[in-house]
Amino acid sequence: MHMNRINGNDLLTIGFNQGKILGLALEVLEKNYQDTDRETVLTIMKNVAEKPELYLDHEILEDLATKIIEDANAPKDDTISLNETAMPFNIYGQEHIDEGAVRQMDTAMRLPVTVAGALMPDAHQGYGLPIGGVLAAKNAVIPYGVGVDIGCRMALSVFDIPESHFVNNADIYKRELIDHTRFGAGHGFVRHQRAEHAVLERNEFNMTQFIKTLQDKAWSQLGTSGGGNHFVEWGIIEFAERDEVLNIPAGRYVALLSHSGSRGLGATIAGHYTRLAKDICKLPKEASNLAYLDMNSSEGQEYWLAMNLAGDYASACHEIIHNKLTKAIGGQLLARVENHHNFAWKETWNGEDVIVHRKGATPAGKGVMGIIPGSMTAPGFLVRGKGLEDAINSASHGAGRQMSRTQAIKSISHQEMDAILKANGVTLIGAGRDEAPMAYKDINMVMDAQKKLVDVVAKFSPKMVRMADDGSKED
DNA sequence: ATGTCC
Repeated sequence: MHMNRINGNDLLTIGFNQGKILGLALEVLEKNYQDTDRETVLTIMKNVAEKPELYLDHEILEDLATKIIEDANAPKDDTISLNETAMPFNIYGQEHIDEGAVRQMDTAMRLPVTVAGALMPDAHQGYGLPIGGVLAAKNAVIPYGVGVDIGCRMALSVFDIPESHFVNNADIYKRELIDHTRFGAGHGFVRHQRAEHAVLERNEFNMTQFIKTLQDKAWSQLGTSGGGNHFVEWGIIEFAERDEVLNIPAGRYVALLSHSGSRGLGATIAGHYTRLAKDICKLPKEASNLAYLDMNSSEGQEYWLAMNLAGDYASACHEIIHNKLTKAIGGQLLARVENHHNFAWKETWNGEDVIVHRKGATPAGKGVMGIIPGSMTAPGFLVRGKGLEDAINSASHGAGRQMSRTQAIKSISHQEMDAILKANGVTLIGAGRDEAPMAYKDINMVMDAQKKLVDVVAKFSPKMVRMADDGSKED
């Protein structure tokens, strides 16, 4: 479509600055220069950026040149200052957390809108707010405080099926798992295989032209899982004692556990509103990824609706996966539990109405159930929150990585990977060594570090795991 | 985590 193939990065290289001007320049390119060759266009755009006064009568570039001059003469003191000292925050399991994550949290605690913060024991560095970071803000929402995969969540189905049924019919469980799940970045269902769900009819899709354009892809990706650390797995869940709330007697049951988010829909929404927030809310460089939107502004309200749409879409994806597989194995459902761990909520903290951002953190209000996975061989836990205000009613969202993906691929051999799967009786479909159990922290240590935050209700042991195929080119 | 446009 774009003959000249010039993108925002090219414009940044030849002297354009991030912001509205860049957007306008890209629009001009799209409308007027699609068929002009790349070098010519780059030369023209470079000249406009350097000497806009020469283009004030140019039939195509007049408007862009005017805006560049206006922008250059606009007062430049619109940067919002951070507070000099960071507000204190609690860290759970500090011995497991890298310095970078603490430093990022410290920066977040200096935002003028910050009310409270906490760091969970699986925390590590991310964009803006660290993964495992919880931040309560006053009347503001931070797109990168939610993260790229809006509404990424866990869902668990417990079946009235004994362990022996799984052991004796493993081939059927495997076939159905492969048949009903889809993995990989960009992947979706072909038209006749597409799922239906009421979330596709939601009015929010008509809210703006931008969101409308995402609707068809959202349909094709409905019920898919994506890539990275996302999975769908069969396992055995063990209730050491009867759970009165779920009404499940002590015992071992077949269960289905899934981890995924809002796919391309959420990622595109996250990118769009982060850019918008950065345009509106100019923060010092070390905090620029924490740009926030006022909840009373139209942009803030728009993000809030779009974020909730992506969250409900992520939930619908899990619902479709679980419904298909429940039907496929003819299971009777005893309980289904699910929770977002990349999201923002309107909550009360210390008597104050706040926006709580959990970026890789499990909601753990008093009595609230959640799921904290371990790794493809280590157990995950069904938990019940204790509602600790110091932790902003939160807990970790997993074990957390102890190796980067590249480090894991370099240091873990195929033999080691096979051995640990075999030792744990786990069948793996897909995945690379970057998702190997050794790349993750010891989940038991992480659970120990958050004993004040959650009670364990049941222990889930993975038995058959499906993840995206290995994307690495390494041997 | 996403997927060929900041």
